[in-house]
Amino acid sequence: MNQRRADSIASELEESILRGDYKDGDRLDETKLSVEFGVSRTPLREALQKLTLSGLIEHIPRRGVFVRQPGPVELMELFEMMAELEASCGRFAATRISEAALDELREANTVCQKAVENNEPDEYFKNNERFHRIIYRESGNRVLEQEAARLHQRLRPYRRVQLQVRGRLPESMNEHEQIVKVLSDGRPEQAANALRDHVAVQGDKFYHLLVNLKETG
Amino acid sequence: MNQRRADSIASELEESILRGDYKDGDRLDETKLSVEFGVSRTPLREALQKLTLSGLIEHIPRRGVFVRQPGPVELMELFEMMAELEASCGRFAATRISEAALDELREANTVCQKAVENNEPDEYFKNNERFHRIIYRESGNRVLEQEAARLHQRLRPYRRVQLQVRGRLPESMNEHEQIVKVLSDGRPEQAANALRDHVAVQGDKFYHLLVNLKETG
DNA sequence: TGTTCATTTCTTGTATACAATTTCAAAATC
DNA sequence: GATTTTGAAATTGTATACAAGAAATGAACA
Repeated sequence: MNQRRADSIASELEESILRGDYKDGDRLDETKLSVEFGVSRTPLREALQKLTLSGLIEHIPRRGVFVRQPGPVELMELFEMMAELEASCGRFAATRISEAALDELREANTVCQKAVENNEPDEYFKNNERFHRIIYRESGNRVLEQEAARLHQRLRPYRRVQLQVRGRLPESMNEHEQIVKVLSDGRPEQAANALRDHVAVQGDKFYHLLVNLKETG
Repeated sequence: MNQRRADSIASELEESILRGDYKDGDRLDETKLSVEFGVSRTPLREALQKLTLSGLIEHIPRRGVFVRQPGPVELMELFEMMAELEASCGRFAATRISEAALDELREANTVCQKAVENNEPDEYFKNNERFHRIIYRESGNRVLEQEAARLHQRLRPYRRVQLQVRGRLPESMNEHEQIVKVLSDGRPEQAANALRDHVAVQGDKFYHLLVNLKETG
């Protein structure tokens, strides 16, 4: 890992944290990291600041930075907020979405469906993300779009776990199709509700997985 | 302006930008600012980074940082998103709010009402903010609360303008009372709609002011 | 043995020095 | 006269040096 610039350091660290390389409360040593990345402390500190703002680490003055892995409560809150943001995107998209975008959604669903049949989780995951990003975009509100995308990104590792819930994928596909339907019918309230439920279910499934994990592990 | 630390520099600059001291596209000179604040470039750059993350300035590599004052379109988008966030807070608060918090809301409204009668815009403004912050808090979702508060803060200067719209204050007070009512009745959908409309109106009023300003100015 | 205080070490925060890139302007070329 | 080229000045990005504050170690004392 030699001679990366400040920006790429930030995203590399972000990946690393999201991947789970660090535990909650772990301290990130500026000096250590700077030699690991082969840069001085200055650009490294800038990278850490970026991560602070995205909530992945906590900075305590004169003490250092500590990784903040969200606990069950915060995770549920994150999913809950994601559900609300998606609902808002859906509400706007219902009246603003273009025909071309509707076709894009349908195509993403088709690819997803095939991925389910062929048992290709990566392909499914990728096009599932694509599906949701299209809706964010078609909200016609750049600010909302960006915020939704940011949270979407933050929840990515946890969404992934959900793929392992038996029977969830076909169910999820049905929901997607229902979402496209109400969007193409131009019904804001239904679109909002469909998307809210769709994401909320993800949160619930994840929560149950968490609980089971704790009980059995 | 002597010897402030990095954190306070950030908030001071933030205030300054929100106050309108800089125009859209203005470049912020690191060296100049560092002597103004009486610090070296290192902490000043950290301050600028923070502002970048909150969207107030844009950082172009090797070119510098530039102030990003939102234009009419982005402002409408910001208000639109604020309306959605408040609606979400209201939806959750309707089922989660405590009796004590309801009393707090009523009290904030009482003070607001008095402020309207005595023509004290500052007092009105302060307690209006208090009203909304209580609702954020009572959403029972810390993540949502923080995000709402952040956007609320960002829109503060524009909300202020709205005070000058004739007849808006009494109208706004009525809406507040209606909001408390549906919250205390525990009706999520109504609470969401009431809050969404309440904020959306603010956006509309502001937009009309903007248009008038451009036509007459 | 346990507690408190002082000293040392380590880490973060800030200043300064240097390197790399861009911008601006003037000179050269067509 | 317009356009390209080249070089100087200015500005950002990075490294290093220094200052200030926290943690840790150990000695003195109860």
